[in-house]
Amino acid sequence: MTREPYGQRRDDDRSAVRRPASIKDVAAAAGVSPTTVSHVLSGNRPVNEQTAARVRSVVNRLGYVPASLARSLQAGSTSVIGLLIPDISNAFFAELAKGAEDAAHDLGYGLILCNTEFDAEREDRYLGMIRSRFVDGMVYASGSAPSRRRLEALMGKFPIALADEEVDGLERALIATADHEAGGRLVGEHLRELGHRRVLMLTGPRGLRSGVARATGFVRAFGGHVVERVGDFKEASGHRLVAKLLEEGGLDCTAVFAANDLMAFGALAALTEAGLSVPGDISVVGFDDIRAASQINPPLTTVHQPAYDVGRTATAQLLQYVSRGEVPPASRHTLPVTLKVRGSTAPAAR
Amino acid sequence: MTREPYGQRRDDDRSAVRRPASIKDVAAAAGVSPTTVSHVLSGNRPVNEQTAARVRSVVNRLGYVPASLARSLQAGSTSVIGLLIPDISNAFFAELAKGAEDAAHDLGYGLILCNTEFDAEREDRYLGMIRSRFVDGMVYASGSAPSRRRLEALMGKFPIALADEEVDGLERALIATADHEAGGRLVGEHLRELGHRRVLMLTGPRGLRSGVARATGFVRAFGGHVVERVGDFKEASGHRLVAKLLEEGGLDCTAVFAANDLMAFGALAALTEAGLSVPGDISVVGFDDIRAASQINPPLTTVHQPAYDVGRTATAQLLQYVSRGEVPPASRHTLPVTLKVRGSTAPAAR
DNA sequence: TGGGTTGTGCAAAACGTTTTGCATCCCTAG
DNA sequence: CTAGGGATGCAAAACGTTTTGCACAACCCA
Repeated sequence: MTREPYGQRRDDDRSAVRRPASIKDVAAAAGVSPTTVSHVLSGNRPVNEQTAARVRSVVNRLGYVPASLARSLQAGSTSVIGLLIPDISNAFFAELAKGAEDAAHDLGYGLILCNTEFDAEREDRYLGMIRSRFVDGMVYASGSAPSRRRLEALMGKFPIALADEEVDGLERALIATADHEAGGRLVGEHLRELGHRRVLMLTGPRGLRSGVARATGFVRAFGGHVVERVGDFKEASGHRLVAKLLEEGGLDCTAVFAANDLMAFGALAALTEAGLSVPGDISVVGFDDIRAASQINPPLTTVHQPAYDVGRTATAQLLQYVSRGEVPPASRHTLPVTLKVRGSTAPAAR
Repeated sequence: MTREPYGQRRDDDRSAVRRPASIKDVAAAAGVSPTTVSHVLSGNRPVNEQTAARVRSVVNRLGYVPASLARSLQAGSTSVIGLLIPDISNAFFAELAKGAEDAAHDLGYGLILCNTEFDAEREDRYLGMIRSRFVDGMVYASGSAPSRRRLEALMGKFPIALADEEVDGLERALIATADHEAGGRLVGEHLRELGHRRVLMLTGPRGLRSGVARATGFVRAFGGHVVERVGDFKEASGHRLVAKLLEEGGLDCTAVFAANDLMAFGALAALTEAGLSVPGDISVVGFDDIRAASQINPPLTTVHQPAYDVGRTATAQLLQYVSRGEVPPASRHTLPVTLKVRGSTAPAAR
């Protein structure tokens, strides 16, 4: 009494939940070995056309789809990468994510969205995905200081690309970033030329090299007095910081430079709520140039960052590395920024 | 001559690329079996504390992290789901995505971003991820008509939840959606009360049940004459459709109802460029209430949708299903919408 | 003394692929 | 008649886990 070599079931077939067809099931039904099925489907080796046709018909009949998990395990890679960003509802990161997703899709990769809210625990968990090799690589676009340290420890061992961020003292880094320093400089020059001498600078969380670059460029080009307050890139924090200064009567500045457009919006709102006119009494400048910046009233003067390109470039670089196994030389793409002068800036009041 | 039972390398160790440590390497170094290592790490069975300590120390020394792929293969699930949306740079979907990501994170799931641009090929590829079981489930938030048909074929076999979408004739569906029909009705009533009798309705791509619901609700409540044009939910299409009608001199309407805010923005721009005043000459209404809607000039009258909650609810429902293996009864959450009356609507001109 | 229980750890199967080496058959050229 | 070789397809190993059944020792209670 012979037993079928493949596809035998251990329990009988009346089980309620049907296990999806495996390559063994196909092989058994077509009367061939799993090897042959694999070859038919992958084209890796020639198979007799008649046999192949039979296999294909069984594949269709059974609705067989190869389990990508098993395939990935065998191949040693998953064709998925992660994108770590703080806030997908920030239009800047949404645009960046779109660029990343496009680049990933072009090379047949999936993209896992790692939205962290600057939460260290959350960042850690997502960074763990690369250590457990569930993702082939990671595009890192800004996180909190602690995760930054973990990141730097990882960068030597795993494929990681930085989008719109920098890192100190690492030679072999893949970086695509807008020219933040130039952006800061442009704003500094603009405000100086308008006669401003004291500005309030709203920064993002500490520990972000991109933020440092913006501030450096700005301070250097501006030359006047700079009051600094630390926010978190959200609209609410811009509002809160400005409102607080206003209450305390300590806003003796003629301009506000926010680290991103969202905080600029918040600042703008706080100022108008306090009865101040923008740009009549005080000027406001943002950073990013998200869509709403040109639609708000008054239209916001801001630095345009090519968010889509930053995301796309960083991802493309990463994938060139992981997909072809190439180790690129330390590579940095610095994308140009431009100053969009709109209605929220004017010559200094006095 | 004895051979070590575990961890022997086939080629010598001077190979340039170091393979990450596996559970066998740990076992060999600690002088135990892989089984024991697994038990130490998972806590699935008690292990002698002394042995356990030794294993843990080796784990640290080798920097061992379990390969999630192998784990998933064995477990039969990946703890990852997909989110299929047309455009992440649309603030509505970004907000929805954020809700989905939050819900996924809460239950320890990862989220793959499937941004389709309504591109059928792209949708198909992403839908394939569920058939190959790379994702445990899918949250589907609107796609093109062809992918919709594929989706419906899939819904019986795989865990899929609909976010802000509907489906006909399917009992066992997981749905979380805003009340589109009520939204359309609110707009219809609002415009009727303002005395409008002819409105231009800019719809999204055909085949979206949510769009049909909006239109139905609107037409029924409005009662006047409705001119319909089909757009694609992008700002440019709103602009193009209105501009074209304007050129042809065929815009004999006193109001425009756009299927989403982005198209309303486009319409607004086209109207002002043509020298028309909003809402003086013509009123404009949107749908979604994305952040920019209240910031634009004039502030847009629109229907507020709880995008975050829609994403979060749909995802939570799906995960309750896939994570606990529970099969919920057909379940539909309809989330309330509200009309935000702002500055872009006024009584009909004549 | 003998049967049962508890503690401890290992072997082997299973998850579902791809890949490599080999066996068989048949044909052709020398 | 035989050596060589293409065509075809299979067996088995490998990827890295978790889980189940079992073995062995030590202990306890009757």
